[in-house]
Amino acid sequence: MAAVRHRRGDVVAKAVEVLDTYGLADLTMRRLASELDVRPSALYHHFTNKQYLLAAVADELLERSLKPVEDGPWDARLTAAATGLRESLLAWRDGAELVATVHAFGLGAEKVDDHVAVTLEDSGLNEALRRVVTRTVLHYVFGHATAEQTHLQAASAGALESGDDMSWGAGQEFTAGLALVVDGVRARVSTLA
Amino acid sequence: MAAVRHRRGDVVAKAVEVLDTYGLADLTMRRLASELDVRPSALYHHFTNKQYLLAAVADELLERSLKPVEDGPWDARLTAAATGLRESLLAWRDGAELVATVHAFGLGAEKVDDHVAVTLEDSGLNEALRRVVTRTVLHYVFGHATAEQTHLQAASAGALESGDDMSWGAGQEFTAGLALVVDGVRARVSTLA
DNA sequence: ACCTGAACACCGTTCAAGT
DNA sequence: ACCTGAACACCGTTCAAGT
Repeated sequence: MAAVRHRRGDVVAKAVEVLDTYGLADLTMRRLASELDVRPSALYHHFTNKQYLLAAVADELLERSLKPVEDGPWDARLTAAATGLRESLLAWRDGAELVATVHAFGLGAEKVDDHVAVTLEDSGLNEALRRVVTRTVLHYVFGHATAEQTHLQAASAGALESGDDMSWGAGQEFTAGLALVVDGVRARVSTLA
Repeated sequence: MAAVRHRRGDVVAKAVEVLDTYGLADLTMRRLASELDVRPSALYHHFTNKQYLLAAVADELLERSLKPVEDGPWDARLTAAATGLRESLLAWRDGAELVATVHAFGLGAEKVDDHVAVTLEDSGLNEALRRVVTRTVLHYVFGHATAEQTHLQAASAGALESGDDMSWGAGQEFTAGLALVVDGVRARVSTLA
């Protein structure tokens, strides 16, 4: 049969397409292979296993959608970093779950750490504290976005019980919780002044 | 063959055992069935699908390990609730991931909301804010515990690169990040006085 | 460098039928 | 009430071999 012949980048691009169209559960090696008109085993020429493929997909999503944070005071930048990351994750079907998993596994998505960490550079906090803040914010963003996206998909498929949707809207909920964390950071920064 | 005949509770108990011994990836319907000396299809008499089984397992874990928070000022209680939840999740193999997933899907683990929420009852915060705080703390605990547990299993299996382990220890990291959030809450409570 | 063919060892779920 | 038997439609991964 006509050997289609792809490069690693083609495979990642198609994987992003499959993810965004059909969801993470349908992003299987076999499904991806068939979309590329190739046998499943061919994928193992490009990636040692599925985890590495997913890591590459997560990195690609972030590369495409995560914008650098603009200048300003540290608290505005920290808030913008968290908000921008959330929007970036929500921009892709199952983006939050994918990036959070890859990040937790330590195979990719390392750029999100920097994305948040750089906003604290002129906060006056020491490095250990900056790391704690960075991780706390990341856990919050990942947790909130994953729950939001999971909840949405659970509602769209299957029984969508209204009344369970927060009267606020998830965006305002997110902002309010984030402000809580930023205030906690501010309490530490102000003791340095 | 000798029909073994189990009740729903037996199935859940065995599932907890399989989870804690072999991990979430090995908690399959087929594996569980074989441990119970039963055909896979028999499980569908007790649970409509795997999601519901997992929800029951998550509830069972929490039932067995999550202790109520002792009396005291609201901030000490909030801290204790979060710390107790973290310890409860870490007490079981893949406990954090399982409970977080079930919770996000809304099929179980609802008791964790109350576990945290009750500590805020005499904080003076209004209900909307108490909900924000509760969710923020839950996201933080789930995120931190899942990352910690995933990282541990990634390190135990496969390449364990040292130097990547935080110089603090995960417990102190957790405590420091939690204090951040609690300080953020305190900033709101103090404006009420 | 990239792919096929064929296999291995698995999954979740359904459903008619048995006791 | 609880289980079997048999099937359906899938998984990830390996590996020798082809071009």
